[in-house]
Amino acid sequence: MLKQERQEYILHQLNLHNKVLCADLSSKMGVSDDTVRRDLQELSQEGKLIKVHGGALSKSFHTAFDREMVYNIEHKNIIAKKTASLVQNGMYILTSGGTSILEFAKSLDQHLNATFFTCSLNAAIEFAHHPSIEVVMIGDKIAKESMLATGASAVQAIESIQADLCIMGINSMDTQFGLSENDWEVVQIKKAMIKASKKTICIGISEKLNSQQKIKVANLDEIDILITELDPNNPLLAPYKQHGIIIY
Amino acid sequence: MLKQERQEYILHQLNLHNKVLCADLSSKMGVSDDTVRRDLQELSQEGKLIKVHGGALSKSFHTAFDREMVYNIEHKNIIAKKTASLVQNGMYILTSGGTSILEFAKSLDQHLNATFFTCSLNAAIEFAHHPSIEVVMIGDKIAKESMLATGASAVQAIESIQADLCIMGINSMDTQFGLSENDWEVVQIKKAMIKASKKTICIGISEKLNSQQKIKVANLDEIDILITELDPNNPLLAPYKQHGIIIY
DNA sequence: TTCGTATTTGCGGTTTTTTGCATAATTTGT
DNA sequence: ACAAATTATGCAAAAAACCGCAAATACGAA
Repeated sequence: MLKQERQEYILHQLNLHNKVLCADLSSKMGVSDDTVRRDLQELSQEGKLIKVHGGALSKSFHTAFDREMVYNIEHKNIIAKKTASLVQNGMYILTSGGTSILEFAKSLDQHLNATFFTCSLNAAIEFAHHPSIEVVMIGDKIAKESMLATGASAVQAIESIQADLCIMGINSMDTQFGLSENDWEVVQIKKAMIKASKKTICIGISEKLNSQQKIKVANLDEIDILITELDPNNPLLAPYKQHGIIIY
Repeated sequence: MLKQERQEYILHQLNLHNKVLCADLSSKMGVSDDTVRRDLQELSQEGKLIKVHGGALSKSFHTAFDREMVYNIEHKNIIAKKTASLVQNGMYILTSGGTSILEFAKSLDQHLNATFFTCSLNAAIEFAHHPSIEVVMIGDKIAKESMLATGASAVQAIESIQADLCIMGINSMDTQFGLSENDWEVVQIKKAMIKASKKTICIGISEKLNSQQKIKVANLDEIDILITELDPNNPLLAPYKQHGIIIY
């Protein structure tokens, strides 16, 4: 077994199990413990894993989240405020989940009098913290990665609503494919939400723009408003403006 | 299990329960008490937890030191463990909300394979943290005080379920009036849940016993099992035993 | 090809780390 | 203050890491 082969195998195992043991690896790959150790050492120096006594741990689990999170929070705050300015008393609003939506929920006026429908557990909790907001949770089987209720029953429930606004977190968006996602169940929910609303607002940090994922949620012409942390005149947003989307 | 793995597990448990016991950890992780102690010592030196006789406390929790809180949490932990022992793989379980239920959710075995239905946003989130548990959120209008979905649609959804178990947090219970609550909407939900389950388990700290509130949820004969922090032979529980309720 | 060089790998011996156990000391609840 | 539980300490065995070296292998140039 070649060195590169071994190292790829190690990283693969690490992705699968978040942990590898020296002894396991050496017997599986038919090389000595020393060789495995040397491989781990190299990979560790390249920052691809965390070497510990007896094996190695996946890096993603321990570090990944915090730093990037904090960085983006400022952007999400800008987005939240812009979005909140579009909401008016008495509105019926459908929302998806995601961190942008959560920030939006937090920054809503305490005296706002609106009704929010959502499939997201976390979003429902945030909305419910506001004294005068009415919250309707749309229930169904919970998708663990997104903490979203998904399934036929949820789609049906959404179909029975006629909302003024749909506020949707962006995962990926570009001018060709439109709005896209990777999770089939979530896509069904989002499609239903857009259909059930008079206007659709997409919100998300600009990083999400000009990228696409596997499954289409909506064409650009189904989207009315796009909100990012950028200034509306930023050239990055121009192509979307040309598709008739209003930028805030 | 690797050292770092253990330590991450300990911190994780600490986030969940705000408290860990040496003995618990050593048996869960399959190592000796000494090893756990050494881990705790290291983590304590790194300032990641507060080591105390018998285990360790979460650092955040120690700052907000509320005597009564701590007592109740311990009681709820006892209740949670007793309750968890009644849950078996493959079961369909309806649960209400409340802090007792949340503690119960946290203390479930990571490998448990069951389906939980709940109207409580917080409970749904806790259940969803377990990798092999399936969670179905029953949606409807959210009652803010309890973070519970209530309403006709939720009741209907519950009526379409035939569950093995209903695990219900107690608000008030006495031998005359049975199980009672103050919120009409919540009562409707609880009644529906009891009706939709083969067995009903009531859980709560003993303070809730021998008190009553305005609206009846169920008579004692509709309740199969009662779980409190007390020993099953405690005289306080005798009258309930006489009504044919099994005490754990 | 063939040679020389550089890299990689395995092995023996040594050192370090980790872990569990026995025993003594300490803490806790009653 | 006493019994039970928890912790500290020293120690020993096992596992893992380290070190140096030599054999094996790869690679490029003559």
